[in-house]
Amino acid sequence: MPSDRTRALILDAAERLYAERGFGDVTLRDIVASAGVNLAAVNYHFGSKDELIAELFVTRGIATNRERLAELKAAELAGGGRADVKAVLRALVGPTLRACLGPETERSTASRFMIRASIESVPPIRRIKNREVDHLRKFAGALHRALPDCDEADIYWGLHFALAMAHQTTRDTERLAKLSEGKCNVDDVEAVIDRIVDAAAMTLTTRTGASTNPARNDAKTMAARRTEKLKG
Amino acid sequence: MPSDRTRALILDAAERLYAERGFGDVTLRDIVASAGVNLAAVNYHFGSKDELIAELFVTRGIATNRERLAELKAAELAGGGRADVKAVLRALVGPTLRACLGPETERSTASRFMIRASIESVPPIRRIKNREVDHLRKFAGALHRALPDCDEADIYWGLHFALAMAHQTTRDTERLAKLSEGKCNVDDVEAVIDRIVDAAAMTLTTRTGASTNPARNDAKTMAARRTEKLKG
DNA sequence: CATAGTTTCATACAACTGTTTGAATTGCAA
DNA sequence: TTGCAATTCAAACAGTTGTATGAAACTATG
Repeated sequence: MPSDRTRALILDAAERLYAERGFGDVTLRDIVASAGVNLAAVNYHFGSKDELIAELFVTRGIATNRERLAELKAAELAGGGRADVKAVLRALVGPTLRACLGPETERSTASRFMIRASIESVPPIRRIKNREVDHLRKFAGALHRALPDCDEADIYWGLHFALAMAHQTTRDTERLAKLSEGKCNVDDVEAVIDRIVDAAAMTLTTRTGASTNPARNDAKTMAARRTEKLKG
Repeated sequence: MPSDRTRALILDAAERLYAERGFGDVTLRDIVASAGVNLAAVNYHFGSKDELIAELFVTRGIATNRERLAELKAAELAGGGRADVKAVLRALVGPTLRACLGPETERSTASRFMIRASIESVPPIRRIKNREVDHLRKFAGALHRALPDCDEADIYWGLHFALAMAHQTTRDTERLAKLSEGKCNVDDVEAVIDRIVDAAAMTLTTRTGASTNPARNDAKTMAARRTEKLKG
């Protein structure tokens, strides 16, 4: 009967430190010091540093995915089996944004850890990450049901853009705040979610012909083209 | 008269290795081996590893910014002193996307290095990065001139989203390709640029009331809210 | 050629990394 | 209690890191 106390202490400390400082700057000695356990405990309980990181990533990843899927299911239920575009996108980006933005005190360490994990591509995580696409495919399916006439590639692009905006917003709040001198309020999380959902939904619902290159031969673009040639 | 040859060899090798593998995985010994110079040369020519990275980042950053500004200037010239929204956005995201995507052989090491630098936040770079906002402010200004009636915060959000989509697209081509099973073609760079520019322009030009939270109390959202409460 | 300054080089250094070891301690069943 | 396994611990290990040293090689000037 293994006593999981030390194990849990290590997991908690590791998650917190990684979330705060990133993988590159945190050593096993930092973790065990913060957890108040012996250095050898990590290798005893997890085998190696990489296995510790992997366990952390798997556990927290499953939790995040469950949240997103629950929100998707709820939206589909409320819509009689079919959720509309914005509801799907909201289920996709909402949980992470809510956990990473908002009042400092309420931010979940788990989500900030996941953001770190998706930024810094450390080997043990890279190996696991491939499963993510299976999870995203469910949202692609839901979007396809909401937009039966939409081109499949456009749906993936919309998904990609939604994640891109959400991701960048969680990890680069600072630049946006500095650039806008505080005019962009990131504390109203639901408003931020609305912005991102609306923007992504627009790329999906508005026919602009972007996928077939419409307005790329106007004067301005050609001028830009010429400029671009110069640098080569 | 200092011979800059060794210096240049080091810079080139470092840029290439950092672009390929990231900062965490590249040691000074990797760099000097790849450059074919002695280990001590780095400290002799640059003082320290951090100063080498900083020099690389400053040099390449200036180059990228110059490209973007040239494209912006050209667009403004062609528009009689005022570039339209899409032209501004294209000047912002075009250079980086063209350099990072497209045929493997043409991708510039410099741009991939800059992407790395913006992903992995290593101390010497973090210190310099603040200057970036001054550069972005010029594009915010151009957008403001193109959209005099647009809310200032909306402009910053649009800029933020454009950079987010461009950034994520350059660094996570793999997931998009895997998710879409090749249906999203990233090789047609200009088409990708169009997509991103169109999407970002839409958030700027389409009045949706997103900034004031319109449709957040419909049935679906409330259901999602309930779900979200459960996790707490 | 000689000499002074610059640049290269092999080598050593100290600090830090993840991991291992073997003894000490603990918890619990017989 | 005794005995045994699970767990903790201090210490050491082997490897890697960035940096420093002092001698050697080079370059150009007088």
